[in-house]
Amino acid sequence: MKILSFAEENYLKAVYHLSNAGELDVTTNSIAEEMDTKAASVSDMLRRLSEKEMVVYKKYQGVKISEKGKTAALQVIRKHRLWEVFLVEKLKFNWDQVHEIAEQLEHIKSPLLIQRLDDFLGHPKFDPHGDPIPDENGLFKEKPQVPLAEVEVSGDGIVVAVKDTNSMFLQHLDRIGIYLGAKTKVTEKVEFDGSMEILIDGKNKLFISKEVAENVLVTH
Amino acid sequence: MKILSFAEENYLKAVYHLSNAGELDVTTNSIAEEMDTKAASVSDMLRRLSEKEMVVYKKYQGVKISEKGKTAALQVIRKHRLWEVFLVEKLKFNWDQVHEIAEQLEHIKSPLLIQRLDDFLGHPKFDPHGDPIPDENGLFKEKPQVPLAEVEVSGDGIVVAVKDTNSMFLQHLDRIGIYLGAKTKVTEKVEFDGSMEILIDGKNKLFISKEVAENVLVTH
DNA sequence: AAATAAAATTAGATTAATCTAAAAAATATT
DNA sequence: AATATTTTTTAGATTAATCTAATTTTATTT
Ligand SMILES: [Mn+2]
Ligand SMILES: [Mn+2]
Ligand SMILES: [Mn+2]
Ligand SMILES: [Mn+2]
Repeated sequence: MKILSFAEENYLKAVYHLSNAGELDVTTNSIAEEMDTKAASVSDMLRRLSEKEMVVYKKYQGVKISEKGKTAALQVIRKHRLWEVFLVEKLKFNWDQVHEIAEQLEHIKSPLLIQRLDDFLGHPKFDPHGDPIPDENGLFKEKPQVPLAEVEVSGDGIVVAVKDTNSMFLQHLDRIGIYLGAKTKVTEKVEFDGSMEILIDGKNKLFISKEVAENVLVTH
Repeated sequence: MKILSFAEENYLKAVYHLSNAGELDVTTNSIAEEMDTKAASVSDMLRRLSEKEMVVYKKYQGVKISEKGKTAALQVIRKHRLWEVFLVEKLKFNWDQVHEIAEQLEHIKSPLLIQRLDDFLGHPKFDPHGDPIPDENGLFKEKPQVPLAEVEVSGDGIVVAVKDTNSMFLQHLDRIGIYLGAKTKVTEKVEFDGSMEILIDGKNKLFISKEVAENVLVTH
């Protein structure tokens, strides 16, 4: 199993995420959009990844990630999320500042480094956005979660993750007082625009938009 | 000031080191040897670095690093050494294991990350091999140091750095019990082969070869 | 079932970084 | 001073990763 380039790792990660953990086939255009490149570049890369048996690729039919590719993608994701934990827990970054830096750190090649980092962090199971951290074998357990938007009136839960990890969205959550671990209770739902009223930790009343409700995930 | 590629950063670092902190001119061949590439590749890169005004380059005359280039090189060196401290102090790596990983980490681009890492480590002034860590402005203070080989009989000192940071050499020092901070006293010098007898911490008698004596640096 | 539109691939360029082999310049040796 | 040797640069290829424009394949709509 040869070493992958940064670009190859990034494409594999994109294919993995777009395929819902390797289940579905992924289209060229969706990869191009996700990675902010052109479809022509994607076709080219898919051919190369296919030669390395990281994906199963039939021209005009899209790709599916292979077992080998999934393993590789999960190791990159593991590194990304462990570094995000490091940045927040040890270097005092805010959860909206860590993704870009982790995009760089995830490509550092040293299995021993990641093992030691994992030890140092106390083997965290989730990153600062609530996403699960795969272990050395690529195994992980997702918390059962549902968007706030789907919770009934008077239903309660705990914020366990965010769907969108865009910096602006996370800063907005900070501003209105939503954070991982917060207790939520839906007190009112507005049919018309999908907005809702919720109670945070039993005391703070909040009105949130449909967009927020759809991107905040709570226990279920 | 645009962003430099990994390759450009590595060449700049090599030029800086070979020039004795930017003093001397550096030859194409010496760079090729240091970087384990061919002279043709070096010529090519020097032309590009010259266009970016990182070095002053006259064909067939060698290069000198520019002020701009020195600043860039020192920031990479700062990152390299801070990461080495992190690896040893926080992740429990041995001093012979950190250089290769730091070669990767030194290219991560995020001024804030380095600032926070520096805070987290308590603003160390020296790396695990005794080399000084430049500050944000590229300033640093070298400890006055001299190779053990140049110390007179009965002269004492403290190990402050190693000249060679090769893994094999460092492991050898571990094995014979020489470490940064060790107290040394030269008890005998053998003219013929440059070897010597020393006393570590006033109690361990050691015979060391010329090679070792030349690469262990003590206070002076 | 044709025609049209959309999606994906190929053709051909470009840039960075590398190499080998050939040419040119500088240095050293007779 | 002429010749030989060493050092450095240039010429020409190669590989990875990207792009635009043209072409081909698939999907959708009349
Ligand atoms: Mn992230
Ligand atoms: Mn994350
Ligand atoms: Mn080092
Ligand atoms: Mn060092």
